[in-house]
Amino acid sequence: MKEYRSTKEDSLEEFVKKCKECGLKITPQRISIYKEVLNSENHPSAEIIYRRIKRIHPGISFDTVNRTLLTLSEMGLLEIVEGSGDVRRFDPNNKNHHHFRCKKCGKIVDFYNESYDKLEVPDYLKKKFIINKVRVLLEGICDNCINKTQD
Amino acid sequence: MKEYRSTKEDSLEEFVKKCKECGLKITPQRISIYKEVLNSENHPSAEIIYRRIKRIHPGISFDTVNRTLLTLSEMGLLEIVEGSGDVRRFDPNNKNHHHFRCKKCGKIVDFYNESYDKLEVPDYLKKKFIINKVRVLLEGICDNCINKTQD
DNA sequence: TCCTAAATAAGAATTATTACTATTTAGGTT
DNA sequence: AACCTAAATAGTAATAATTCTTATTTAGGA
Repeated sequence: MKEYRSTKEDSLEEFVKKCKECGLKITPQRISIYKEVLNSENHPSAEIIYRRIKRIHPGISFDTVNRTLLTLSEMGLLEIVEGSGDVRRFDPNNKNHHHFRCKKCGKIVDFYNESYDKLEVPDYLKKKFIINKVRVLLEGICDNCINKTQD
Repeated sequence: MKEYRSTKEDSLEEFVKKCKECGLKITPQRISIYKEVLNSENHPSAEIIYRRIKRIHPGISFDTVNRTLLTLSEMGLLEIVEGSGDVRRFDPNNKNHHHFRCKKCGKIVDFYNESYDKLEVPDYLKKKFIINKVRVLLEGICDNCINKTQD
């Protein structure tokens, strides 16, 4: 079986398809933003993406970037990271994964764990709510911050 | 075994003790804020707490409320809810629990699940990071929003 | 090619959060 | 009980983040 969204080409195809499904127009800005965020390793904020996109579209407005990112997340093409009241950050990782979050520096680290992936949702919750996502969130102090504290 | 922080009286005692441990002064404002947030059912923002506290301390500033809430969370007496780039919200629930979050309205619902409580953290993460908290985060649409959509 | 609703740019407005500073106060000391 | 001092607070001001407004442009269907 072909892996879901395995290459950038597949990715773009899928994007175009998804836009049409949703009745959204395919604009150069959207394509650039989509590609940029999908290639981001660490969970970028709208501001970060904005600065990168400006190199391609110098006249683009922050609002367009931000709005597009929100649109993409509504389309299910990326997710909003569960933060803690800091700036909103986006998660382009479409593989099933989980998060570690550093309390000190706010860094979010993706990790993979099969047993976490298999977690069952309690029946009474399934009945009451529509559940789209199950994610384990670890919180603590990252390696960098541990070392810093020792100084 | 006596349950940890089971009553309001215990709670206040513990608060005073904890403040002293941390070298923090016990002020009427702090006590009020602490009590207020601990009695909050649904995860309040600083703004919400501020409005409630004003009924007791009409002259209190927002900054004091916000700063105090952040202090309390640093002391480990409450937690910051993992949101999605919206306003910072606080979680006074000190029992081991997990969260469901509604994508539409942003509501956070606490729930309890023993098997989730027992989740093991992978060794390689334990070695690299200090892990303080393991929480399962479910995401989807809540009952209210499901009904609204049907209109 | 034309048309129209959707999308964008630009900047204003709003909202959330943090910083600054003069004043007050908790709590230790005498 | 009065005094002292560092910490905490009130009252803004400043900053940062996010959303809104409006005139203009454009994607994509007719």
